[in-house]
Amino acid sequence: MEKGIRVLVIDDEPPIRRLLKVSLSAYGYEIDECHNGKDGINRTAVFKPDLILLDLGLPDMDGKAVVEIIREWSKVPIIILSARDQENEKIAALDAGADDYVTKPFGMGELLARLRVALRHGITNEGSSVIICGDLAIDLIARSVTCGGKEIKLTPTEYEILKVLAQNIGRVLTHKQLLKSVWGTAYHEDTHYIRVYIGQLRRKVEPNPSQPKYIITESGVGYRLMSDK
Amino acid sequence: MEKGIRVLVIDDEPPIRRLLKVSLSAYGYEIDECHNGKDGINRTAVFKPDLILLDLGLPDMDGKAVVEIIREWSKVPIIILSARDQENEKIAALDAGADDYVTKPFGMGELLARLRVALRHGITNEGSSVIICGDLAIDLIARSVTCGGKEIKLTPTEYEILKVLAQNIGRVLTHKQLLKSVWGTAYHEDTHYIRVYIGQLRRKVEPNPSQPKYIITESGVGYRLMSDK
DNA sequence: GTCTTTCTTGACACCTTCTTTATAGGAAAT
DNA sequence: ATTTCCTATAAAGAAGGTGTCAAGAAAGAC
Repeated sequence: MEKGIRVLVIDDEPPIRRLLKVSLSAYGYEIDECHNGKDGINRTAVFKPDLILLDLGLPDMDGKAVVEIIREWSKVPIIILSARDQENEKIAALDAGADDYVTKPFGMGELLARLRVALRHGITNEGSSVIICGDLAIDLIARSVTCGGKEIKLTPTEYEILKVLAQNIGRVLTHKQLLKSVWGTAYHEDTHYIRVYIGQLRRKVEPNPSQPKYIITESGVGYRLMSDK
Repeated sequence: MEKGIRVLVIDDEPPIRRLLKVSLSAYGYEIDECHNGKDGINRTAVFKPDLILLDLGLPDMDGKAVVEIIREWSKVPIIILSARDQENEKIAALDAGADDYVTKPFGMGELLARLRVALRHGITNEGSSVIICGDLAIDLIARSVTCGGKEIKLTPTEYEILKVLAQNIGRVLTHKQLLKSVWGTAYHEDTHYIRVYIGQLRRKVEPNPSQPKYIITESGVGYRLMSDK
């Protein structure tokens, strides 16, 4: 069935992890595991899963906090697994940005169905392969960028930044979102990277780099690729 | 809170319909009702709801079939309400295209939270959630503000204020509410901040800043964004 | 190993935004 | 008319964010 879909399991109880690993693997999902919230957040940035199964009862931090931190930069679907059935817990987790809340003990069939629902939502967010923006054309499959038909050579990092901007064309991306989606690791709180690379990108892509028309600065927030209507 | 969001309730039991109508209306949702599947499908096409609450135990047709038929042409979020708790029912409904499955009896708080989750998905899939106010358009996802189609550049604080006003369009926001939602903890008892920023906003947004038509002063209380209806 | 490309880091000038102070206007009450 | 309270606008210094250059480190190609 589904193949190569990456699921990150964040749970401190080994038996649950084993159960999920066995069951999900049998359906062709690729599984990664974490035992606590901090690791889970880091793995989310590095492993870039298509979906997260998150236990609320983690040893090191509140599950709701985990959701909130991940939501600062990622829209990956998050399904909460929890033994707690209190309504206010559910409301808090869902409003923090979780996509579903399943109470333990759960039927594996239902969990799989809810997983498919969550993945369905994720898929519809993906756009087409070539993104046009004025004279710029970014081909995500060919991994090529052209400006007025002429090929532009970009380094891996430059391309990665432009790709994320293009996938969110017209929308502001915060520094955090850019850092996480390009460098992955949670260590960098430093927005200096971005400034350097945005500068390089502009020199390659903009007709007049000192007055950018494509890559726009939103001071104090982030950057965005202009959509030309 | 939320405003003008249209919810279609498809359920044959009058007490449940009444409960939902009262509860959801209290939260500002606009409700439409149907007693059976066939009407429900027709109303979906005509009323164009932002979300559907669908009971599985309808007299005229199977709930799963209703979902499948609606899914042939619409992506509107569908939340199933059902007294039946069998796993295979849930799996069938979710795989047919439903977005969530809530078992009766349900907590109204949880239902509202799941409703917000479903609406969140709807919004992000459409690509924008724009609040319109006369010539003004505030796009909360793109984080952009346009006036008569022209982009307006706002600083983070200015945008934050306009966002809160827009999210409560038509309603008066007190100085305290504004201070708290923009500067966080109400350490500042000083309403002077707001005056300065409202002034700047008006200069950027109003055709005639000295006689504002969008951002209205409610002397002694606060400010509000005019809703033009 | 050497060469080349790319990544990381620091320094510094410059620009935007925030905060604060100052001043004036208007409406209601006395 | 005067006082008082609330509001509107300008402007300037402080704080913090941004653009650029450049040099050394790391990684990859040959």
